[in-house]
Order: sequence, then structure tokens, then C-alpha cells
Amino acid sequence: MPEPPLGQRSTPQRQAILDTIRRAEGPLTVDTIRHRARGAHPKLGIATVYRTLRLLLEAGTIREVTLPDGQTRYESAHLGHHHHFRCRDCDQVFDLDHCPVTFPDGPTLPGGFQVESHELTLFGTCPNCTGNRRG
Amino acid sequence: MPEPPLGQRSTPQRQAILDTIRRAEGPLTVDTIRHRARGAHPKLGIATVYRTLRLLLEAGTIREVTLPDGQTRYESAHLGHHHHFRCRDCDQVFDLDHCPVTFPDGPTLPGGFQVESHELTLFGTCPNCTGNRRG
DNA sequence: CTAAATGCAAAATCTTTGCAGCCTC
DNA sequence: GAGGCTGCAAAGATTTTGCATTTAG
Repeated sequence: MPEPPLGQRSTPQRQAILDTIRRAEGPLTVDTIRHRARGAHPKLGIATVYRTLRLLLEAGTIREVTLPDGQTRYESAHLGHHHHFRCRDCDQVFDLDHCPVTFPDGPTLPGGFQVESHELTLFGTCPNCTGNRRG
Repeated sequence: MPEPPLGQRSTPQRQAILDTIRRAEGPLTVDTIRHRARGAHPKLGIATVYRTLRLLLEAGTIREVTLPDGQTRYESAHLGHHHHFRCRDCDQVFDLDHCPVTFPDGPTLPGGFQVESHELTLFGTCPNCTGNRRG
């Protein structure tokens, strides 16, 4: 069984939180997770959200993402290398497959910095907001 | 007079904070700023640090940077387009001029995302730590 | 001198922890 | 049933605010 480490016990709260993250269009803040998960489980407490997030993090099921707005968000760890796009109009964050980062001269930058990985956030207007503006 | 908006009054505290940020090797956390600025002004209070940072932010003198570690840092706004490198060994953050981000197909990504700007953080080993390891 | 700025400590946030009762297994 | 899990509320951590005093101009 390679999969679902929801802790020792699977509870509706944990399931609701994990489902929320897996169905998301991008990484979600704690508040958004709590809000959406409450749709499935109305009396979900904030402490349970934090505890479950930590559990999922330690299990490697989800990943923590901090965007330049300083808000910590959470996303499924199943996603491969990808980046994030934050819409300046609606503030929503989306996953992007496209990676525009390249190191033509190899992993060593001028000055002697050895690059192992990177994180990128793009800013602009999302398709929804571009459409609304035009329409 | 195009320059120094240190608020209505220039105080040694504010000067110490701004000097600290300007002399830094990269963006600094609140704690680091306070610690270094106390070298010049020992009884600097934490509230003054926060107030001055906000002042400098609103004046456009400094800029807020949030790296994927979730820590908010501050840097001089005089710096041009650049990115950040965080060393996995010593955790220090450095400014980098090199920008490895390109959009060969223009500012519109697949899916209709209009890119206006980006922020990138690189992770790896800094020159100091690379040297220490070898030496 | 006058009012802006500081430093302390209290308040406001956000996140974690303690604990009694609840609910998986 | 037993022990993990939850919800609530209290405790921590970090940032902001209130206020009397200090100090730049």
C-alpha cells in the first residue's frame, strides 16, 4: 500500500481537508482550506486544520508553498515540477506547468553559486479576469 | 531633492535601520535588521523597527521580499531587477543579478495567463559554503 | 518650544498546545 | 473498549497600537 497516510485513523475531517487540497486549482491558504472543507464538515475546528496540515506535510502528502505575498499555502505533493501564477485582479493562485527558467551555462552562476533548485512566481492577469475585462 | 524620505524627521534609529538595509548582502529579516542596527543604536526598540520599516516601505525606499521559507525580508528598493539565492547550508540570502527566466513565446502563457512580472528564488550552495566544504 | 518619534507594555493576529469527551478500529 | 482525534479555549509567537517621555528641528 503505497498511498493514503491520513494518520493512524481516517476521519471525515481529515478526508475533507485532503479532498479540498486535491481538488484545488492551485495552492490554498489555511483560511480557504478551512472554509471549503467546512462545506463537507461544518463544525471543523481550526486546530484540526492546522494539525491535519502538519500531519499531511510530515507524511509527504502535501507541500508548503510561500508566495511573495507572505501567505503560506498548501498543495498536493503529487504535482511535479511546476510554478505559480498569481492574478493581480482576483488574487487567486494557479498552478502552471510551463517552466521558463533555464540555466544555459550550467548550474554554477557567476560568483560561484551552485544552483540545485528554484521556485518561481509569476504575476499578471488570469484568464478569467482577462475575459471579464474584455466582456 | 529626489531622495531621503526618512519620515518628517531623521533620527539615529531610522538612520541605523536604513544603513543596515543598504549595507546588506541581500534582503534581511526583521530580527537581523534589529540586531545589526542595535550595533549602532543599542536601545533600539522592536516597535521602532517595525514602524520604520513600514515608513520606508510606504516611501518606496525599501521593498518587501518573501522567500519560500515564509520569512519576510527587506531590501533597498534601489536595486534593479534581480533575484535571490538562498544557501541550504548557511541559510543566508544573497542578491543575484543573473536572471534565468525567459518567455520565448511572449507574455501570454498556455491557458491565457498574461505575465507582467515574476519573482524567482534559487536554492543551492553559496560560494562561502562551497569553499568551506572543499577546504 | 512643539510636535514627531521612541520605548515600553498592552492588544491584536496567527499558530500551537492542553484536555475532556468522542469516535475509529 | 482503548487510544487516537476533535473542538474548545488557553498559551505562544509575531506584529501593531497606545501613551507618557524624549528629542529633532
